Amino acid sequence: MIDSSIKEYVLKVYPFSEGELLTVAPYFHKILLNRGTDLLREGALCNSIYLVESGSLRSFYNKEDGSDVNLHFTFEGEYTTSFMAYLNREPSQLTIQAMEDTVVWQLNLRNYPRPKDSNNPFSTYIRRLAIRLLISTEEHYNMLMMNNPVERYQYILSNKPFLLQKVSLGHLASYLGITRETLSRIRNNKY
Amino acid sequence: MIDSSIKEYVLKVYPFSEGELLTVAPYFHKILLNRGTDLLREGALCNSIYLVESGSLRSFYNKEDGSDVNLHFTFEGEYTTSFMAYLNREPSQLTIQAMEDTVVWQLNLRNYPRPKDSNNPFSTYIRRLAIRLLISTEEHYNMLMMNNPVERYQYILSNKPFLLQKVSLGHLASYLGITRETLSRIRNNKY
DNA sequence: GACCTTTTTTGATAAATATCACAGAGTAGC
DNA sequence: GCTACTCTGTGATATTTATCAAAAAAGGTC
Repeated sequence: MIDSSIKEYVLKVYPFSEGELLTVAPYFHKILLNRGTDLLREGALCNSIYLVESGSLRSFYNKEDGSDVNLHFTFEGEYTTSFMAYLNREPSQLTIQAMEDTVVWQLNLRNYPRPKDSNNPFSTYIRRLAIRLLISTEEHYNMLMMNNPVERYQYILSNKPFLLQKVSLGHLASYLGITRETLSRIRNNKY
Repeated sequence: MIDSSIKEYVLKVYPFSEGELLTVAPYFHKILLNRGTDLLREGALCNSIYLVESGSLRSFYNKEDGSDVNLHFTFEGEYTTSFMAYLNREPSQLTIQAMEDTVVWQLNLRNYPRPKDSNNPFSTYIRRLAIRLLISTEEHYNMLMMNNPVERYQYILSNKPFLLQKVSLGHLASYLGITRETLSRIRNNKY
């Protein structure tokens, strides 16, 4: 069953009819996560896309020195997965973790037989999701490549100001490819 | 007509039958490029994927200070495009340019009616290509994020040594997110 | 082979950012 | 409201890498 709580987020990606929604419902499973719980762990296989109903997730790589690098944050109404791990069917390099108590819907893509005609609504929905996720990662990386730390912070201010409210400075720093200290100084106009 | 020169590269991605190859042939157009010619220019729309028969291409972003940043190199038997520009149907941020005299095959994806059933061989071929391209960009960016300049050079030595033969130090440097001078010093063990 | 152009190397210096150490704020639990 | 814990801010310093300038090497052309 697709809750009214997430219906809006599903329809925003693909305008399913009421009848189609019923067909698609079995693909969705609700998961409750406590703060700090891993939804996908580095090294695990990834067969799902996740939709956040409430709360928030972060996706990060572990570096050899023990620190982690945030690649992506996912909030209410947004989707995430490790697309590389999913497509290559190889262990995920990414960990996806709840930043607070979070409700997610899992779209388990391999438990169900793939429809023959991939122009059906569900397949198109999944393809659109995949495209959104891949493009947003690529845009983020492009932004990092094209800008210095101060410009990256200004980019967040202009384009994703909600991140400043929702994410700790430490998490935001690695997302921007800099240290906590540097971001703190940028934020307080020390540069 | 699909030349025997590229047939191998097409079949490597999808095992078309001889009959299917005939169906698919009209999607391919041969283009000859002189060294330095732009195949796709920043600001242009992008409706194609390109397959290199011989020669080589580089894909780069122009930075505001006039320098450019190489994102990708494409050699014989490989494919490239600006996937973001193609999917979003927006002007390309990327320029794709011939590094030497180059023969490419253009797969113009919008000049032909989309088959209804996207599980047909050609659609699957295109989807597989898209996935390859997106993943290779993501892997490259991940590599840059996870490694310092010396490690990035060692990564190339271990994983893409042919780049050292085929690409100038200057082009390789921006691909690795560093300056020519730094790459030269790394290569000569000054770090 | 001489000449011109481009690429690579090297040294000196400057700039940016990280690292380290610690103080101060904020927050959660009791 | 106190305590412990985590997060943020600041200064001092170190490190990394860029920048600038110029020489050396390599490649192309006639």
